This record gives sequence, C-alpha cells and structure tokens, in this order.
Amino acid sequence: MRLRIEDTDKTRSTQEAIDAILDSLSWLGLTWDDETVYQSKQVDRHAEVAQELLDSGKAYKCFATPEELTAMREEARAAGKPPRYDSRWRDRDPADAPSGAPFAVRIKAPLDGFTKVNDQVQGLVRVPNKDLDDFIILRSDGTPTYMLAVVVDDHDMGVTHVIRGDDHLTNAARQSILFDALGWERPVFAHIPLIHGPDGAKLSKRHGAVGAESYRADGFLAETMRNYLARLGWAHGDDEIFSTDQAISWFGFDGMGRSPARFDVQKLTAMNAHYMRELGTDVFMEALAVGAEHLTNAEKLPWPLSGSQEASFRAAMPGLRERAKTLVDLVESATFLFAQRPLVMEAKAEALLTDEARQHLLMLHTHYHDAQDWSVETLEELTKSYAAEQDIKLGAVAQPLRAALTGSKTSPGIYDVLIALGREESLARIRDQAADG
RNA sequence: GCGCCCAUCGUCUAGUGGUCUAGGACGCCGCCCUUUCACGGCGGAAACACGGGUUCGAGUCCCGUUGGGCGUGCCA
Repeated sequence: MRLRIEDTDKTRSTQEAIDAILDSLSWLGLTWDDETVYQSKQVDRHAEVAQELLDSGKAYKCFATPEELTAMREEARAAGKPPRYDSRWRDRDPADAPSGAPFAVRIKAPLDGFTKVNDQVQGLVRVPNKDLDDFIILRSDGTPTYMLAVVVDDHDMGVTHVIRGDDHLTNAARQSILFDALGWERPVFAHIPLIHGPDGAKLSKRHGAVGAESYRADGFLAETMRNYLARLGWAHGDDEIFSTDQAISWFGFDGMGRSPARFDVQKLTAMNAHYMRELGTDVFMEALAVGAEHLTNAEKLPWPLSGSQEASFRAAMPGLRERAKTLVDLVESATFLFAQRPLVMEAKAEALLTDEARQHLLMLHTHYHDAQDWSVETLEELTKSYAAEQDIKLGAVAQPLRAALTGSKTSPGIYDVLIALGREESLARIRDQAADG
C-alpha cells in the first residue's frame, strides 16, 4: 500500500486540505509503505512522457482556444450530440497555427470500436470510443492533467491494483487508452460503488458530515469507522461486527456489491455503542488522551486530568461506557465527576428532590458517614436496609441520591457513582441537598 | 440528450435455478429484567420495482419498462 497525493490542481490542493487527509488516515489507523508521493513534484516526468507520445505520433498539439471549445460544446449540445471535442487538430498541420500560439497536448484516442475494461467488480465494461474524445494530457501551461499524471505515476510506482469509486469507471477506459499507447501493462481495476447520503444522492456538503474528522469530532471510534465503512457495499455473509484483521483476511472482490449504499448514521451509532462496551477502558483513556481535543464537547472536562481526576474517571468508566453511544456522550456523562459543589441541578433532577426526599438524604448521610468502609457491598447494604426500615421502595431513596450526587436523573449505577466520587465528595454532595437537620 | 452502471424489508445486506411460506443487522412496536438511564433476553410488523420470456422449476438466467446513480472539464 502506498500513498500518493494527487495535487496537480494547485487551487484545490492546499496544505490544509492535504493535512486533513493525512490526519484522517492516521486517525483511522490506515498506514502505507514508503514515502508519500506528491504528484505535483513529478510534473517534469509527466511532461517527458507527453513529449514521447508526441514524438511517436500518438498525441498531438491542439491550438483550439477555451472559447472555441465552449462554443463547440454548446453547439453539439444544441444539436443533441454528445459534447465531445471534434478532433479538429488531430490531423492538421501544426504549422497552420499562429506562431507562438499556446497549445494543449491531446491523446489520439481510437475513433471507433470499444475500449474494454475488465473490472473486478463491474465485470467487462465496454465504453464506445466515440464517447471518449481526444482528451487533454498536457495543459497549455505545460502542466499535466490528472489523466496523464495518474497513468504515469501508477506505472512508475508499480501500482498493481486500482480500487476506487465507480465515478472513475469511464476514466478507467481513458487511462487504459494511455496505458496501451505507452505500451505499459494496465493495472487491475476495481470500481466500487459510491456511498450516498440518506436521500440517495451522492454524499456532499449538503449532507453535513463528509470528512472523517467530523465523525471523529462527533465521538465515533476509529474501530467503528473501519468496521462500518467496510460493510458498506461489501459483505461477508451475515457478519456485522468484525475486527480489522478479520476484514483484511475476508476481503475480496466477490463480496462486493454494485449498487450505491446509503450512509446510515443510526447504524453507525449503534455499532459505535457496541464498541464502546466491547473495548477495554484503556482503549478509551488512550483515545481521549490522544484525541480529546478533537471532540466537539472536549471543553466539558478539565484536560489534562489530574491524577485523582483520572482515577475517578477510570473508576466510573465501566458504568459510563455502558450507556454512552459515543465519546461525546461519554464526556457529557462524566462531567458530574468533576463538577464543583454545589451542583447545578437539571430540572428533572430538581423535581426528584422533594422535602421528603431531602429528609431521606439527611438520614442516609448519617448512615453513610458511619460506614465502616466505602465499598459497593457496604453501601448497597446500608441503602437497602434503610429503605426497608423506612418501608419505602429503593427507588424512593436511590433516585434523590442520584440527583444529589450527579445533578441528573440518569447515571451509572448509584453505588458505582458513590465509589467513583469517593467518600468525602459523596458525603458533601449529599449534605448539600439534604434537609436541614 | 448521449454513454456506462445499478435495482431483495425504511436503511445496510445474505441469497450464485429447487433447501426462500426469503435469513441477519440497524431502526420501529410489544413483553421481560431493573433503584434511573442503558445493556441484555424474548416476540412482532416490514422486501424479491413492473411486464414479458427461458425452464419441470426464477429473488436467482435473458429482454423490455420504470426508477436511481455516475460520467460527459486545459477538476480530480
């Protein structure tokens, strides 16, 4: 696997855009061999190949101006014909051109018949040559077009397999013409269906999140992205959840579909929730350690965590992970751990703290205060026996307790919360909400 | 317009002529578990786009229709 940045269009290939690609790949854990090739640095080589094609008569200079070409296309369109370049300079003597006039270099593409591409996914695709015009390989400013650059670089880099979106299918035919003209062996082509938005149209800015980094910001795990994306347009029987290693060993062209798949955030989220539970606490501490600042709500936790903060975070992690669907959820639900007293109560939590509830909290505070140790077993025993002696349901005391400790109506198991918070902080928070006594 | 590609539950898909009264997953509905929220367990509704062929037999092969996608740049 090698990485090539196709930056022949200077206006679009900004350093920022390139960095975004590099960052996304590294986040996803996608690695490559050898050095990264920047297409823009190979322009001399590309021009050299174009010259060879010119010398061997397989390409020619075209002096048509952009205005001429636009007019040509409009005319063709109006006449109901394909808007192709009409090869007007193909057999014309270059001497006919005004001296010093700028020219582009075009390939002499076959005029009739079909260009066949044996695609691993699409099968044998036959593209009528009359629809493939003499495309430009070298612009009038001497820079190569994508079509030429790709072919030359694929050859020079020893690329054996070209696997890409099927929006490039017809380009495979054009590139094949170049490979053939140069006498180079064509790589194996495999054009896989594009991923579409929920509405079935090609994924675009309109659908919101398009870059991998936005999924990272939304708290999705790299493991999830690899697994989910692999399942889009590809299947291995009924397998839904699988490791990257399994995906690698199972992957093949035969499991690939030919129709575009829609991106389903709900399923992505469900899969992420699965990995949130499945992966160990260390994975999350690691993910947060290296990528917390990428999260949309990163500021909710006091990074970097102090030793004691990290300890309570770790302690609460199993309970937190269980109900968080994303890292963003995880951060959100962990905020109570580091909140300053007195806690800000959510409306629903506030509603739980009735006068009666505050009385229970006062009593519970005393029981907890006198506990011989601060363990789940002891706290559970204390709480249950209190509810029993008061002849009330456990929920009647557990719910207000949750509100007092977390400021929320939902949280991990209440005893786990007590442990994560620690004796001193727990007692203080309970005291804050307890009735005056 | 022209060319290429595609077509199974709402979505991702399994299915390679008989085992399909079509399976799984997400989502949805109901029940159970439960101190909250989740998890989990059980059950349910939900699809072969349409029309012709071929065949003893078609979701599976062929043709057409319809629908969708992509392409059609001196962009990549």
